Amino acid sequence: MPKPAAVTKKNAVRGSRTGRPVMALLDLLGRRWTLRIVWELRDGPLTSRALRTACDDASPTVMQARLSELREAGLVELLPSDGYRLTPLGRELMESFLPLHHFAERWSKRIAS
Amino acid sequence: MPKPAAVTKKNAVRGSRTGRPVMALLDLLGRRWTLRIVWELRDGPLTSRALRTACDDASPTVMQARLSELREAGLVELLPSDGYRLTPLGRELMESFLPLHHFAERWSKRIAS
DNA sequence: CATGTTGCTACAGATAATGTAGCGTGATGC
DNA sequence: GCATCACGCTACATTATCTGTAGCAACATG
Repeated sequence: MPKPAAVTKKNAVRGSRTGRPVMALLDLLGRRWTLRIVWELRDGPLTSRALRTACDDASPTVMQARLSELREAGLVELLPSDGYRLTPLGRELMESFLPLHHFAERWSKRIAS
Repeated sequence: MPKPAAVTKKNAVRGSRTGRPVMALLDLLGRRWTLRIVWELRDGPLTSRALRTACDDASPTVMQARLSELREAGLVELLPSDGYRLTPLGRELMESFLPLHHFAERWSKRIAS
C-alpha cells in the first residue's frame, strides 16, 4: 500500500496528499462558498438558483464548481426534481458544524472591541 | 439601533452585513488558510515562519493577511517572543472544530468510490 | 409553440493567492 | 563593535480563482 488512498482522485482537494483526512476537509471547506452551501442546505433541498440566491448571489461559475466538488465528495446530491440536497454524510457534516454555529454566537458578542 | 454592530469594522468579513454571526464566521473560515492556521496552532504557539512551514509553505503575503484578520477577530494573538498563539476565544473555536475533525475520519472512509 | 424554470457553461474583467526577494528590528556570537 | 541569524512583515510581478453577464439545451406548463 503506497498510499492510504481514500481521498485521492483527479480533482482531489488540496492537502489530501498528506493522507490526513482533516487536511482534505480543511481544504475543501476552505474554498469560497463551500461551507455556506452546506449551511444553506440544512433545512432541505434547494434548486441551484435558489441556492445561488441564498448564497448572496454567488456567481454560477463557482457555484457549479463547488456543487461538483461537494457531489464528488459525497456530501451533496442532485435530485431529479427537487434540486440539491445534503446526503446523509453531508448531513453529518452539517451537524458537526453546529458547535461552530454556537461558537459564532458567543464570538459575535466579544468582537465589540 | 440600525445594526447589531458587533462584527462590523473596516475589514469586516463578508456576510457580516447580514447581522447573523454564523455568516461572518462562515466567511472568515471560508478564506484560504484560515481554518488551517487555527488548526496548526492547536498544540501551542508558533512563529510566523514555523506557521508558514506547517501550512504547506503558504505565501507570506496571504499568511500575514490571515493572521491580521484572525487577530482582529480576537482569535489569535502575537506574543512578544513566542510567535502566534490562539486566544481563549480562538481555543474555543478550535475545540468547536473538533467534531468536524472526527467527521473527517468517517468521511475519508466513505470517499473510496 | 410561446413562456418559464431547471442545471449548467462561456468569457471578459476584477480580485485574491503565489513565489521570490528583501526590509527593519532585536538577539546572539566573537 | 560587528557580522550573523531569525523574527514579523512588505513589495511586486506572475498565476490562479472568483465575479458578473449572457446564454445554451432540456423539460414543463399553458
